Amino acid sequence: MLADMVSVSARPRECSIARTLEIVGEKWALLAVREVFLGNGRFDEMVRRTGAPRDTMATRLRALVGTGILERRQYSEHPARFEYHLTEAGRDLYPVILTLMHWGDKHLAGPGGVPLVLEHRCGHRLSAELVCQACGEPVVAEQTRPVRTR
Amino acid sequence: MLADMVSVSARPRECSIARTLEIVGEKWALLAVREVFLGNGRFDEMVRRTGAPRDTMATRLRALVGTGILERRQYSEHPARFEYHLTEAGRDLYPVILTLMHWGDKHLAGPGGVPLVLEHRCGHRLSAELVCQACGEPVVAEQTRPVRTR
DNA sequence: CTGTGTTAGTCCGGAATCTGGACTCACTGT
DNA sequence: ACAGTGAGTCCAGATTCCGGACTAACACAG
Repeated sequence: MLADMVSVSARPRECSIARTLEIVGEKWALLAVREVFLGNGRFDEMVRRTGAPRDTMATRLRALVGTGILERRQYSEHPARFEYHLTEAGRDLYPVILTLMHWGDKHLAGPGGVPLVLEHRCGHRLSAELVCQACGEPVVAEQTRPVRTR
Repeated sequence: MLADMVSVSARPRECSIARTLEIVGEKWALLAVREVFLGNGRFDEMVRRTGAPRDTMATRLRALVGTGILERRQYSEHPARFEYHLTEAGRDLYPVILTLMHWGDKHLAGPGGVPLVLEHRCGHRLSAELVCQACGEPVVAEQTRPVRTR
């Protein structure tokens, strides 16, 4: 009868981070998405450029289509051929991909510099930064705090 | 003898995203980091609030310490007790965590609204956005392109 | 000093997943 | 007729994951 009291605050948080990771929190899933961002929507090419086992890639792609991040479109009728495209939700993952890349560039760059440079349409080399929409200041952990709701 | 020609462009990309995911590209690892950001550095608490198997959490924490994302500090001598803290590199993961959370808030919010609201020190509810450091414009995938280096 | 808690793990065995490689099927282009 | 491509599937062995039980070392209550 005490079980409930004991388990108060004992269960995992409800959390958007956890929920998101449930869907894309796996190397091959995110690398598949990276490939599509880079313009590679074909199965074989994705396997080649990511290094994922074909089997695993097939499974991940099915899941990503299932959760509405990718869309599988036929681009050739007779030899039936397909290509994966980003949905709206998929495109929204760009910031995730970029922040991961940024972290890797900073903390894991090899001797040859960063592996991939992106250019923004403004003409500069892209270096993206997370800012508060309200005040425009860069966001750092120490300057935010959780708000109690319930 | 043709093997080399055939394999040209056939190997996985070198990529900061892939490298980063090699380290934090796993649910429990990132959720452990989330907990530390939220001020929870104790093992038991982390297990409780993430829902990870204790075993797995122990393994992840070892790895995160090994790669320099967390630091294990003793906070009590006699009953030897430890707490995990973020290193500089760990703190740099904040944007990754935030963009994941933002995506989840937008695409997976339940009926009760988003599970966790953060407040920026500017007083507003935090809604973070990725902008180009050069021009200040929000970054969208279509407005960036890879630059050929090698 | 006995019993109950707390913290930080470890140990275990079965279940689920991952992996690389071979294989398929339906074409196409030479 | 033969090699090639694209999109997978199948397989068996290796690896990881998972939940639950267990340990050790103390603190505090009664």
